[in-house]
Amino acid sequence: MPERITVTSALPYANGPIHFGHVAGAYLPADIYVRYKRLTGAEVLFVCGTDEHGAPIQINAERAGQSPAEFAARWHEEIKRSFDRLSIRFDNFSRTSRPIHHETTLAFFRALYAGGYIFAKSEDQLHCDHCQRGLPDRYVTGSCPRCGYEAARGDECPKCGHSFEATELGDPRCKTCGRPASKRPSRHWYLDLPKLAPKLETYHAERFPRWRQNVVGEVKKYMADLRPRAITRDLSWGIPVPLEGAEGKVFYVWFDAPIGYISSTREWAVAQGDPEAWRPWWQDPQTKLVHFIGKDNIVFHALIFPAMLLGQDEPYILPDVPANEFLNLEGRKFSTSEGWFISIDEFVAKYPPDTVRWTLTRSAPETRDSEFTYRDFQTRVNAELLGCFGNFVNRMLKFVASRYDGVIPAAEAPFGPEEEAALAALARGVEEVGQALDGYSSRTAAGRLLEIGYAANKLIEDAQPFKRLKDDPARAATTVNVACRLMESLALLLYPFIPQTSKRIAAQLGLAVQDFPGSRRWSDAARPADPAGRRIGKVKHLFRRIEDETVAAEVEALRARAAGAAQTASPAKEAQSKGAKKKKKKKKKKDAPSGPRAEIAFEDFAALDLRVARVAAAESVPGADKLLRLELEVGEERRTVVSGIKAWYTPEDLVGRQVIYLANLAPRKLRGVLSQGMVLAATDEHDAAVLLQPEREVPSGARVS
RNA sequence: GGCGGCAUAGCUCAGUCGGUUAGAGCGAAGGCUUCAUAAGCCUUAGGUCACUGGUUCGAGUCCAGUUGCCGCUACCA
Repeated sequence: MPERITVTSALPYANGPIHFGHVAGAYLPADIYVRYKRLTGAEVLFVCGTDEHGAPIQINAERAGQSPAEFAARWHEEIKRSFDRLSIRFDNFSRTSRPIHHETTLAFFRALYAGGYIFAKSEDQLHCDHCQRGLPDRYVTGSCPRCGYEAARGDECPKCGHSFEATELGDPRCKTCGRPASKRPSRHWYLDLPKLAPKLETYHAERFPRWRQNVVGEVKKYMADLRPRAITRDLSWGIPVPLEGAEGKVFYVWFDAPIGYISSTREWAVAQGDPEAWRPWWQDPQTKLVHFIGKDNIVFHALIFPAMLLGQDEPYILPDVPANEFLNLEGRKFSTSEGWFISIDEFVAKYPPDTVRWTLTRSAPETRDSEFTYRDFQTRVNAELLGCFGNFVNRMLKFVASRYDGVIPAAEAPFGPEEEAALAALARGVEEVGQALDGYSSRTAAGRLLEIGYAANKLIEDAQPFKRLKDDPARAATTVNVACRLMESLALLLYPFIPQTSKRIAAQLGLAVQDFPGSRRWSDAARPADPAGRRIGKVKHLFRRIEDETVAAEVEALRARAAGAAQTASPAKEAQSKGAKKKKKKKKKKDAPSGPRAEIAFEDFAALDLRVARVAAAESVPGADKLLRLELEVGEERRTVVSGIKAWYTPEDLVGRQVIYLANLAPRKLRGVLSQGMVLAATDEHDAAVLLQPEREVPSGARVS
């Protein structure tokens, strides 16, 4: 019986486009694995879909004036198209907003509930009567229970660093409207992970030896302090919790998202005309289940979801979790908001998808974070795809076309040492590439593949058919014949990685493309058939060179786009990303005031138009955690400035006070609000922003120099 | 703050159970070749294995600490 494997890739969140990092970490490795396994004769089902629930989608949809469903639908289509363009082919690509997913999730929940793995607990939660909603930690401010600092956040105090529950805050206020928040009991449901711990331990003990370091480490850490985890939240967009007293509550997205793999499989089964056909893919103990994900998702896939599966009353199989690290872009993290990203659509319009697939595979972040650079892309295309594979195919086929009238010659002489060496390298390569892929390392596999290419080029180099053509035509024909065998094997082996190119090689070799790879098996590649007498197809270059100027232009374009986004007000900017915040946090510990900067000329300083301004109005920017929108009165003028100081200042604190304002900074949109300059602030020993103000009142608009 | 992962040549990365002289590709330097898209093949140079200490006959590898990068720790997904 053929091996049966269920493969999933992390469900992309339908809140924006996917980028190269996602592709390299979760989708491409899975697609390669699936194609490879099919070639080995395994039955494989590859499912995915968009994750469409949760607050971010609800909020962004509101901002876009759409319903969450409409909003998510747009991104679902967009994401689907991106996959399509990269030749990433799922057997089914579903949506968590579909009824079949809701049904599946409810059934899953009921089984857990009936099994006693779910319990309810009431806890006080802060509520804003004015905004009429419950307040998550970061929407609350109040005084620190330890040091009394007045502008403490909902989870910790920026002044003394103490962390606590939001309900411990003194005088809690809603950050959005500034009004006092009240305590209300709120009931939530929890997944009883400790109860499932023994089963989890058995599962982990069996898998750990084969799993990657990063996965084992994460899981061990989490298991050491296993606690029940809330699976519900107060929100309207999501799957309603089907219990008495759970009105207005939905499942927290992490609960329903992984179930999406199962509902996507069920959807596939329905489309096959057999609604029960999903079961073998999830419940047959002989089936292998593999989740391809990024490192941010390890605990959910290697621990929480398995716990949910173990808590079912049906015999679910448990997954392998090859988690990848993250891919960076030209030395920085991908960031859509900072303009630091590559649009997949644009990229694929310029460069063939196979070049992307190859580059991302060769630089895949399997054991540590890795990087995509245009320079690296150029090398992979010019030196590897073109120089190694493309050159071999082209030089040999052109040779066949010009010297053998387009018909592959028979091996008229016995194989010499060169031919034997090449075939041995091929056999070894087939073995090694397969092993690497079985171990979920497409990156290593691609490296081995390249070695087969080197061996192929070396065959021609060593056996020199173009010279022997005159003095030893029989041997020349043998070399060409063997080279063509290698080429067909190479086409087959390349199929999982660069399927379009694989088919083009097959076509040029004179094989029927519709039937490639057809019924060929991976193992066939080790002993290729004799192609003697076959007429080859039209010979064309497989790849186009990428010139230095192109690389320079691409990098330039990327920097230019990011440059507009980069120059923000310093407090606002540093508060923008979690990463930046952490970085700053650590820096601060070492050398509190950052080191001196390079000397500048007086003119450089004079270029700054610094003014005293009065805050006329202040309000928080909707949907932003850290931003306040300030109306500044600068002499006669009014200016709008967005500043990332919400964690430390409430709107009431600010109105009426004077600040120092940098007036001629290029305007920049933050969270949809145009910020015309920045207000200056110092950073205190607790990393909190402290606004600067004149030592005594001066007329607003006064110059600062 | 707590925790996990990572740090090896100019660049991108291999390095098994601790074992001789730490490997590959790109880039650089030199050579060969002209069938092939300035593609191919050969050769050479290039390393204080982040740092400090420890265990050991022996450490890139094991242990502790330090530094840096990334991630997790939320009603963030």
